[in-house]
Amino acid sequence: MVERSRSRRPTIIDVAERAGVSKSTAARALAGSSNITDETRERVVKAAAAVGYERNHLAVGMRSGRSGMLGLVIPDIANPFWAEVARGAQDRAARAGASLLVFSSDWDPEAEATHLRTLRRARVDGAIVNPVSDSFDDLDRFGMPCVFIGSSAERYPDISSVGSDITQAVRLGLDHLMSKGHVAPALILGPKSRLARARFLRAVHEHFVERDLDPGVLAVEDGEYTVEGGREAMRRLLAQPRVGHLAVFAANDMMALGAMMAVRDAGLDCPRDVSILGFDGIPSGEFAWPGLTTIAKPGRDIGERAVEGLFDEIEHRPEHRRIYMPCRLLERGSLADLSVAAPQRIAGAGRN
Amino acid sequence: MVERSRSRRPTIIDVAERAGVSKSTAARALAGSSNITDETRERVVKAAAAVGYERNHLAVGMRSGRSGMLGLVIPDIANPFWAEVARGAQDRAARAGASLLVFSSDWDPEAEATHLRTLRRARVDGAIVNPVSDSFDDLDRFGMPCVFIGSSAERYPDISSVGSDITQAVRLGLDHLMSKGHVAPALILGPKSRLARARFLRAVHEHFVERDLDPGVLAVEDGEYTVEGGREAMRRLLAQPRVGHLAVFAANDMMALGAMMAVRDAGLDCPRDVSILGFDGIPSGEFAWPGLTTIAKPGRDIGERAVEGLFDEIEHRPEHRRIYMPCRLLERGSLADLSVAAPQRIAGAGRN
DNA sequence: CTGAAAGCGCTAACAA
DNA sequence: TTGTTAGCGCTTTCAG
Repeated sequence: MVERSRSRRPTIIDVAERAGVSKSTAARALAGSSNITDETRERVVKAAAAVGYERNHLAVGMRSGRSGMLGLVIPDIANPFWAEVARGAQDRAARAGASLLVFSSDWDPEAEATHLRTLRRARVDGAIVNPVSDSFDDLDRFGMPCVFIGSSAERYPDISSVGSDITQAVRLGLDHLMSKGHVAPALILGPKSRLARARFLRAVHEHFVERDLDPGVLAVEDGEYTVEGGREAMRRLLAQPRVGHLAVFAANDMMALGAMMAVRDAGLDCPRDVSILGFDGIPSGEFAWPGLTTIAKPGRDIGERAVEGLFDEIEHRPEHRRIYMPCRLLERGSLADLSVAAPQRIAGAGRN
Repeated sequence: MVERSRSRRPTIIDVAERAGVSKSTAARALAGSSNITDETRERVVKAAAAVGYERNHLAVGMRSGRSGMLGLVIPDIANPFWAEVARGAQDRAARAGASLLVFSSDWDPEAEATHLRTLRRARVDGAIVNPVSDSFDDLDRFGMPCVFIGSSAERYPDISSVGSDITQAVRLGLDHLMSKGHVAPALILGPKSRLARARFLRAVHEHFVERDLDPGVLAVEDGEYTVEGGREAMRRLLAQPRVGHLAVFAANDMMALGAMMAVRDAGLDCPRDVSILGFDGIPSGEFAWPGLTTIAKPGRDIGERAVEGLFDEIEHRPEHRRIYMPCRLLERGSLADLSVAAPQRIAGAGRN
């Protein structure tokens, strides 16, 4: 059993005294230095265990200039995607013996600034940030090694970043839609101000152009990245005249779920009347009825890689400064298979 | 604009030199001490801004013995309930100028121990923990001010805790079920080893006894606190002979969602054939079809109160050491209303 | 192989 | 009101 004085946490001096050596010897023994008699080392280790010694990382940080802590600033830890990212980051950091200070910015630039200041004062070794604004130039505000998460990072070539491969994701989605016979899906996208929207749209266009199809025919509706945003966008889509089955590719699972609600509101059935493809891979999609078919972002991997990138940054190893993680298809039940039910449709659509 | 030497972060000495005072004067000025000429203070503040000074919290922590950091050890930050708790804790901590080190234990005692050790080494001022095990006696392993979250805390009168008020929650659920004409709901509960299960069951019994009903008639199935656990439990429930409508009260939303799947698997309809009431209030329940009616735990509030309790603990203010947060009903669509459709059922059931 | 001493940045006690 | 000094716990020279 460990003796634990109620009053004070044992320091290395307590260990040294108990082992009958100087504190520098004790430190060396505990650090696993080579210039130590095996016998001395053993005595020190035993003494440390006996007094319940635990190295004070604050003190270590002061001396070494490395606190062993990393910061994470994301929009909202209660959002399932960001929670996944946080989990990945946390696991990777813990594996390296580092700890993670987590903050939510709520997409508020002031909150972000406050949190970054707190991180700097805490002397974290670096920070992983999903920057609130797409259009800041005051990069000074970071003032520490940083890795960005998300598409806004694109504009800052000096800062390394990790994100999902939107191009690949969009292709995956579009190919899957086509394989099911949906050649001209409507798009439900985020607000025009968001860089991610432009990236998504660009990928769609490229994909169409490569196949000699005209992206101009695609219906597009915008909305906030929320359930309500998706619901309204779908409402507008359903109000438009159309023939036959409607397929929708939403830029975000929440919007896709909202779209699904709008379909139900309109007395229609998904996937019979309307097919919906999402993007994110949040767990809620699994329990929706029908299950939401979606392109899943590897949130956990993104978090892990961000931490790895941050370590590279901290150690001045400027390796791969721009990482795009591949997404994968999660097939559930929200897409009708027109290629089986009505093969003539495909041919017809192809001719357009 | 701030001058920022690329090499070294400015210390209080840089500020002092620039202001032409000693470092203690600079410190006093920055701390807002009273024994300072307004003129001096202003000079110091200006100098601090000019060099871009930011107080080193590691150093402050060393001197003061207070690191300004709190630890949070929960089963899984990627679980929506715990993410809510984390969010509440984080917000409350930030409001007090503290930061939060977040760790996930995955219900693994070893991982928990490792994380607690890390927190102790980081010299956090205290920790909020959802203890993995219900049956530990080595309370020493904490070795710092602690607040527990969850029911296992009940066994440790010396440690303050915050949790949801299961008794109130169960009453709320049972009353609601009864108001809809479901007098003898089947129960889907967690593993027998969990203290929370016993608490839940006890509350059900009390409620029944108070109303002169016999709790012995209630069917009970156990399972893991997962979707699959709930699905299997519901499968077993459906295999039992029964007359008329089946109502189920699940101890956890994931299980409730799994139960809903099992109902679908059996070719039955919720809520027409089976009514399901959940417990937790996770967002997925909103998108399920039908929407899951559930008793929502105030995750965010729990996190906030835990931090407040931890501050009390740290400052040796042993106020309210046991806090139970009230839950609320989230009515969605998973409960049939038998009281309207078939009032004779209620009378019949009441006679049993 | 081991010990003594310096210093990371800060604040508080003591002096002036 | 301000300056000087000590020391929080640790690691790392530099001597021995």
